[in-house]
Amino acid sequence: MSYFEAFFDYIQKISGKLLSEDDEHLLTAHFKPRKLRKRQYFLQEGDVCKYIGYIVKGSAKTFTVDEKGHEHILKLSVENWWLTDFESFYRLTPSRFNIEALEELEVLQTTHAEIEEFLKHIPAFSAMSNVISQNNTIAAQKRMQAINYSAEERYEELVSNYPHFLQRFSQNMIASYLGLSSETLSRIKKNILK
Amino acid sequence: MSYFEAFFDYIQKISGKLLSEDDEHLLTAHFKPRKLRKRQYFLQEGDVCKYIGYIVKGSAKTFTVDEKGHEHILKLSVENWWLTDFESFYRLTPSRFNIEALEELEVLQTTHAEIEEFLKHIPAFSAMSNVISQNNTIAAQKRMQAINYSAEERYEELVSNYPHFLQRFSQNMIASYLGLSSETLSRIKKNILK
DNA sequence: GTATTTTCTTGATTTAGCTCATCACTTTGA
DNA sequence: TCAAAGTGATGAGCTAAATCAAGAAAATAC
Repeated sequence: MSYFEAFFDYIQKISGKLLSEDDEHLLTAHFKPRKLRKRQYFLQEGDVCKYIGYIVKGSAKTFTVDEKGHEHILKLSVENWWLTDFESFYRLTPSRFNIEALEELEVLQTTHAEIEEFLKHIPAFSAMSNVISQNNTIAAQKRMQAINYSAEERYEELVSNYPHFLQRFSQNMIASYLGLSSETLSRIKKNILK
Repeated sequence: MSYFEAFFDYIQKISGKLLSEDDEHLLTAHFKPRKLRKRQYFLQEGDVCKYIGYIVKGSAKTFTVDEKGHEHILKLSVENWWLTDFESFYRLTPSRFNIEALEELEVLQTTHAEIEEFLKHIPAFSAMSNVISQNNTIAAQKRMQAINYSAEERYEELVSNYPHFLQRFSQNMIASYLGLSSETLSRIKKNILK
């Protein structure tokens, strides 16, 4: 299946609506395939995030670097997710985040202006956007609860929500994503096995 | 100004679009004013959150209670904010949250089915919904970073983002919202004054 | 207007999770 | 191919924040 076929399927599945031939042509004309090698940046801190990418293949991390030079991962993204810093993308402000490919990464990307067009002219696209917004809002509400969770609870939450992350990402990445030191995560796993 | 005038202003301001007379009639017909006294519940854990409310006056807390009986505040809501558990509201699942009035609370409330109608028929409403989704996504992205913040950093973040919260809510509420014990918050404030 | 509940402060103690350090094991790359 | 980098485990010690306890101050209720 080509890049676009999978993308079209995704839109139709999420939105519950069909894409017309015209819709598909419009999307094909304005979403550009882009490949990044492992460790290449999709976005660098300080830049405005001009693009939003639909991940066809591969994975990426969104992270900040603190004064001590430590990395903090905010988001781990895989196939069929959207890749961007929403704040920078919507508001055209310089981003505080970095987005880096963790594996060979293939995305279909476009700009904010074009997204606005799709929303106006493609009903399935706009329905998809609403569904994703809902999902985002719900996910945010959930992750917010993590503030009060212990290290172990955060890990178990991850195991039940995103079990495939464990196969896909190194323990260091997972620890950073959970806001834990990698030593602590190592001990937690040992503890759970007992 | 009546309940509804302020509400209409809000919609027009956020969406950047005008409401027609018909729009206003539709909204007036389907948003019901509701008053809650201090400590009354807008939503109780285990119930499906049937309503979404626009806060005209007053404030509320959204919280969970853990096994030890401790309260954890997830959200503090004031005038011109929307009050609901989005997960329960959108998905019609029993809520894990409680929402309780902290002051005499006046809302304009409606149901999911009616919101769908407004989204379909009132362009300003649907534009507003998109803007709010964007804001939500951005706010969630920001609050997510708090995982790696120290107690003091979380507090300072709050001071700069929501300074009015400090006047409005007790220190206990603020502490719970930040995921800190109230003793810790007390010490932090003392520390900062020096 | 006084009793009662709630809020805030401060001290002493405990603890979860971080930091630092070391070692073994695996993967990557020139 | 073998050096370098990355990954994961484990121990020792440290520290930020929680818990427990008690009293002062403020707000609320009768």
